[in-house]
Amino acid sequence: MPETETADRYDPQAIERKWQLVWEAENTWVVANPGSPEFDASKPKSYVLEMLPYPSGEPHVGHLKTYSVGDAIAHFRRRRGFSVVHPMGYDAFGLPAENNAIQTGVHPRIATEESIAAFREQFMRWGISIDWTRELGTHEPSYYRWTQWIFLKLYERGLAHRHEAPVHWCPKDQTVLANEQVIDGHCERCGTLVELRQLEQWFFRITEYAQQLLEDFELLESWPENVITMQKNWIGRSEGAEVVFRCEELDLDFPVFTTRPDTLFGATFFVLAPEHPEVERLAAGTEHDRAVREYVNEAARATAEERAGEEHQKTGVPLGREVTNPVNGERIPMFVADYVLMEYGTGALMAVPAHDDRDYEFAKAFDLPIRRVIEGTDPEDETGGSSSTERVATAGSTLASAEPPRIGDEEGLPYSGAGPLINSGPFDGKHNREAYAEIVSWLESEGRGEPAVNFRLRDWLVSRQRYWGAPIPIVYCDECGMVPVPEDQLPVLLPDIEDFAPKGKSPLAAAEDWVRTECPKCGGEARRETDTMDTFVDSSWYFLRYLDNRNDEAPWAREVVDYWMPVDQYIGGVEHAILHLMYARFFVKALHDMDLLDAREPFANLFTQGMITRDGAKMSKSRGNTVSPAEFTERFGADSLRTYICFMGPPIKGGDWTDEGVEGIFRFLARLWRLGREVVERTESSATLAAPAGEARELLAKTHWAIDKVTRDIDPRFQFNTAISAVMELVNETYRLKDGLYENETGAAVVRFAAATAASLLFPFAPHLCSEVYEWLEGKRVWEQPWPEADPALLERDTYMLVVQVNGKLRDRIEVASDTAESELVELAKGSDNVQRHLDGKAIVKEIVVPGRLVNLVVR
RNA sequence: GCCGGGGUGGCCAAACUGGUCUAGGCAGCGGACUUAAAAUCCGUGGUCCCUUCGGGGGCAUGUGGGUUCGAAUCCCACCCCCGGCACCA
Repeated sequence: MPETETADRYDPQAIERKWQLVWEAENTWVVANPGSPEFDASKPKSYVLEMLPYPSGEPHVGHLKTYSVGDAIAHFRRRRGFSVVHPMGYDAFGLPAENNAIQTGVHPRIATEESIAAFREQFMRWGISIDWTRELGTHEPSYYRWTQWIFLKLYERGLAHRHEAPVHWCPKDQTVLANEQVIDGHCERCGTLVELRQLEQWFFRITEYAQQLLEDFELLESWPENVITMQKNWIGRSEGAEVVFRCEELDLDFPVFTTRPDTLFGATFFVLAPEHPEVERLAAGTEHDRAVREYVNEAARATAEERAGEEHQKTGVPLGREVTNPVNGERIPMFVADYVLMEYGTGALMAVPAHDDRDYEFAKAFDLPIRRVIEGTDPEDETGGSSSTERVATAGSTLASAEPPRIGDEEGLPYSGAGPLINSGPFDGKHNREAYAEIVSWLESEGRGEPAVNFRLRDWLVSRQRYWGAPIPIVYCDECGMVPVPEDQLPVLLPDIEDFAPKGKSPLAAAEDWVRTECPKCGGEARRETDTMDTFVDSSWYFLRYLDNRNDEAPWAREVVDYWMPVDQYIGGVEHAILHLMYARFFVKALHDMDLLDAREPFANLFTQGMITRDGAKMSKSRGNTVSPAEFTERFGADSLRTYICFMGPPIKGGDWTDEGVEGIFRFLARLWRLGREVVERTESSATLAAPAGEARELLAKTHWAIDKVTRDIDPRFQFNTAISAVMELVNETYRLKDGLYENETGAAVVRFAAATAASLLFPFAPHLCSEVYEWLEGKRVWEQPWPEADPALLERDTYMLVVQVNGKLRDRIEVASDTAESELVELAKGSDNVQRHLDGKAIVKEIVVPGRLVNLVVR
């Protein structure tokens, strides 16, 4: 046997190497798919998955946390009788590798594959229980072939389409970005201020699924509430009506979306976004023509930031035209103003200054009429037209404040509450909630409007003018137009090029030989699409490919995917709450609707971990406060590192890294190691656990307490920190009692059982050391043993500490038998000297007895 | 501004359904072992006051109120920190 048998101190490097070799040689974590001869149908399945890493340099502490948490769950589930699939791969396409290539001239594939090797090496070194036969990289042709295949399926279904639209352009990265990748007007990756450009691009119609993406939260088992809320807000569903205002002079109809059709009679002006396509035509030939042009140009130049600036100063110019309000035939003036967004609704709105803050501000600034159409003073009275998202937002804030807020003036305007209508013709006197429906059906019957739902969600822009991504499998032919690449010609391989620098178009455009191709339809000359796909496309289906990664007939076998999906536990950072998680949900829904899989949601349970900081700040190279997991693994071993990460605090929260903390865990693991050594020497493995009493029973009870505590803390709660604390308590208790127990056979057996159980319970966090210690004590492989079960009889205590309070203050503690009757508890409480002192001369007015806990005597 | 999550010893934190506030760890302090140190093992850890040294009492979970026999936990108001969204009609 290896040298670890004779080592005189805990040597993590030797132990970890030993067990990693065992797992590798025996393919311990490999699981077979249904249909294969090794498939084990006797166990229930569990798909445990951590978000796949983007390989850049070496793994950092965030990765260590994700995989430590995920691996603990995977180990725990295996030992609870599940057949666990736990794969790993790399999200290998992407900008950092490409930017590096621009600087160094080294092909991104080289740097990426070096990094993948470093990641793999570290994951092995951490001893994560991965089924490596399922490994994949999204940059491999055998993977992106199927990314392209899915693109074509979406295209066939009309879910991928190309059209011109104003899109976000990052001038630094020289590519377009999806809405989700723009944070406060800045590029998510590099932080550069983005620009708007009018371009023809590929989009996925995620908006088709907006409603389902909202409704299907119901299908999930357990997702963090905040992630669901973030997605709901992002999707931003609003209910209301579309109402058509008509410009008679130019014979133009202007539909608007409103959530408040009940306030239609209060519309006193009409506003278009500066980008609205009709603006130029409207102003042409009027005295305002020039001013409008200037304003529009100014707005185009201004950044999103400037437009939404804190001052909220309302600006705009009149158009010199009027539209007719369909409900009362009134002609109201038109304006252009940048507080109206082209991206939302129709890019035009009816302004109701009396009942909308923004319209009110604008009206004040331009001295426009303000007409109140709803009476009332209670701002909290819910209006009939509030959207579902607004309801989410205001729930819980139903305090009845005495004074309505007076943002505007003495009349309490703008007023956003409910009440009876006034100045509303035939609807006067009706409550606005009632009028809402009537006005909408009236509009409908007149053909001037209809009920409508609006979403904030935009279609997903997937084209990127970059090299290092999956080519979009489309060909342009002068004769046939846009032609999808036939399935049997996939993958469209990424050609090798020399110059990766973006020039406003994809670097692929320079690969002339590659671009020039044959039209699959007519055989004539054609050109390839030179844009590549957003890397979020790659990561939207990788969890399906893991399940059948070697299939070269299809992206996956239906039987296999339907067996394993959905992912039972998904683990990753909360920073993916919107982007990745929503895109993956969309993909699974679209694939489901194409009858390619059963699942409707990819991830049944989601766990989002908090971020680890150091010195209270986010780790970054520029700050110089990064932690190198590789370095700490060298110093303390993977077990210490992984256990420390899980012990810092609840994994859902962040935590501040300290080197001393890792050392503390290392000391604890060494303590368990020494306990194991000592117990092996001092006890016989054959000893039986026969009816222990006294301290032996005490230790046995503590052991069962720890089993119970660790079990409950791991699974439903993800409270790994308290689970580990419980094992520490067990180890401490064993140290305290062991010397008195070695003497007799039963005592020795209990000590041995306690030590083995500590190793067994800590195994999900420190798998190598625990395999070692458990093998010494039990001669078995701990991962093959079922998770221990607590004996309920041993969880019951014979006696407990009765707390005695007088007027709710602690006055004594008395050890009593667990089955003591209530009346006797009171007598015992009254018998306490210290209690007597506090009762002194006073009358007991009440006796509160909580059996198993306390007695409280209320005196006066 | 809105939404979500937080605020407990010197620090990370525990406290499940309202029932002993501070489990476990880090740092500190004391002791044992040692020529000494490291390592290890044991002990001690909110604060103030009284003590015949056995102990006893007051105050303590961001602040101020409330409900309750009893509140870190429930309710109300406020302060601070973190994350997200933000002219969405």
